[in-house]
Amino acid sequence: MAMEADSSDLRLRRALEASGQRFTEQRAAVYRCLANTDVHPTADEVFLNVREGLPGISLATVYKSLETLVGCGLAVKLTFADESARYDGRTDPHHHARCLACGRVADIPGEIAETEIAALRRRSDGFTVTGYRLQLSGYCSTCLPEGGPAPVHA
Amino acid sequence: MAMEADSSDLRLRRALEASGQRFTEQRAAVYRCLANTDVHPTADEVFLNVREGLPGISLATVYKSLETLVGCGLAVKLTFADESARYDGRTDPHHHARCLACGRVADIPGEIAETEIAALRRRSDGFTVTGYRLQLSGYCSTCLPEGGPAPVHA
DNA sequence: ATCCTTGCAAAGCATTTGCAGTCAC
DNA sequence: GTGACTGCAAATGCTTTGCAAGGAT
Repeated sequence: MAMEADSSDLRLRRALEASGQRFTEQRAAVYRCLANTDVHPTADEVFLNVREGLPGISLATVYKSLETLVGCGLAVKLTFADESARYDGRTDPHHHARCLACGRVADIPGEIAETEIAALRRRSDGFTVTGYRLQLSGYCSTCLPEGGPAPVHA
Repeated sequence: MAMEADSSDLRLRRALEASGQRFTEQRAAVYRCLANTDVHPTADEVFLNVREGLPGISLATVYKSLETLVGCGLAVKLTFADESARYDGRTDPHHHARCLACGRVADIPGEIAETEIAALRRRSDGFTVTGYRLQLSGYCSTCLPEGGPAPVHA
């Protein structure tokens, strides 16, 4: 939604140049794929999607490109128990909510209140906190009927 | 620390019986290993540790036992990007802080304030939140000197 | 006696790697 | 022209599985 190829290509080009790496159509296609979706695809899903416009691309290249994007800060790698890694091209602060029934990952906007973070820092005796990640679990509206109650610390 | 074998064995026995499973020395050894440490070991680390007292145990059995414990609610499986799964035998509410330098995972006591969770629920349009998991990242006291600044959303 | 568990070895899967050819700069 | 990148295929490493023997209830 609402991100033309030109815009994401330019952002990618800048990020790559900043770290001495080259702009390639494979990397551009992978980044465009991430930037245009909110489904948090797996590497394989990115591969299948990108291959439609770039039939020759290999899965290994998709993996390498995703890792490059993560290195540039243009994507985040998400891991949930048992599943294969998923990638997120959004860079604004938000959390992730994973449906225990269908596995889909939804974005939840916002950050944890600064006071809360401060309290955590205070409790984290000796550990210097530089970042955090909050993963919610539960049931999406589609799956709610089937899902029963679940433990609080999923 | 401070948990005799008898105590953890009993707890395990009860949890297993409650779900119609059998108490075995392999499962007991695995659970004792988790209950007596705060290092959040990988399956392989549990295997190496348990093997000292139970030389015949196999890695596959350790994996199966860990999964059984998770199923009983006596352990939690933790996954961090790129690393193999780690297991946590603590059942009281707490968060995890992973050192970006050495990979160690420390426990941070406490929960997120209920008001904060409520705010998240409000924002999670259509999604029914049943649980959450907070992972902090940063540098432990041992590694701090080597670690530089890091992005806020690690 | 029943049928759940174990241990072994093999299989499975996601991800990574080595390398020759190709391409961006 | 040069060094980085790609595509292929093989390799890696964690985890799971099938099955016969062993063990808990």
